Amino acid sequence: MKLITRNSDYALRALCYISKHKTVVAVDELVKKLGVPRPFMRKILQKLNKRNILESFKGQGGGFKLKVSAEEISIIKIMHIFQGQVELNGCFLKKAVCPNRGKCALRKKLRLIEENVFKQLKDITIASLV
Amino acid sequence: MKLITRNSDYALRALCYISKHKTVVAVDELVKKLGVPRPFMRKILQKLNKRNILESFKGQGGGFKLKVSAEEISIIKIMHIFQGQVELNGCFLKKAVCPNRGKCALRKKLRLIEENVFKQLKDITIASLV
DNA sequence: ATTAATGATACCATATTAGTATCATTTGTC
DNA sequence: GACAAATGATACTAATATGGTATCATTAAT
Repeated sequence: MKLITRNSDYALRALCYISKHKTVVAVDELVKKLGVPRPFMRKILQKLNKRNILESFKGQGGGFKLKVSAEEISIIKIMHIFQGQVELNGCFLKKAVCPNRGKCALRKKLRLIEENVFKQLKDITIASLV
Repeated sequence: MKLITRNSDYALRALCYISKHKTVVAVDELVKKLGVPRPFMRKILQKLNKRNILESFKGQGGGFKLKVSAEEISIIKIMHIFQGQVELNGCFLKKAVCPNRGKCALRKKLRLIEENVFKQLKDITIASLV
């Protein structure tokens, strides 16, 4: 069981690499450095481009560079892009059974942990990793 | 993306219920109270029995009761039983690419968060939920 | 003997994650 | 302009984990 998927992990590492190199970085270079399958890496970068984290350049000499500053890119932002809504635990019980969501001791405690984790994941940025 | 699966969630709620009722509790009662599919609930309870969290009684009037005290049953223990090793993030990169696991900034930071979460999940027990 | 319970085990369905394949489009270089 | 080198878009496939079902065996109270 993992909180962070490969998608997000690879994305973070790619972003770190790109962030270090001021020039435009092509997929091939990232693939060589990170050892990630090329088509998979491409897909990830395209998504980051669509979400305005990266800027892309087509044609010869093309590739990707950061579109926003490394300080603005947090782990949680990347996780949201690749994993959607992240949560420790939704209530699995039907409302009929568990009508008092507000009172549920389990949920309450998990919520606290969750908030804490999110805060920390928000504070870790590409800038802080490079 | 969930940190806690239904398995674990149902198990926790079942344990809470059983903990409150000092008598032996049968599957049917739990199923009615929690609205969980019967065969699924059975499977969960059987596993808890195998792992010595519950004690089972066969035959008419049989069912389950706690085998250890509610204070000893933490969320993390249940998660381990149903979800195996829980971790925020293993290193997805091959060793050849990322030989310096000790130095990896990403892993280091995640490890810290992880330890924190585990500590908290260890402190929440069935006793503290009931 | 019957019935009401759990034990064990094998199987199936669905969703998510991870990855592949293909063709279209853009752009720099000759 | 032709060509090559890059990304854009999209659809498909494979593997894994999760969430169950189904069935028969075993035990124990009545």
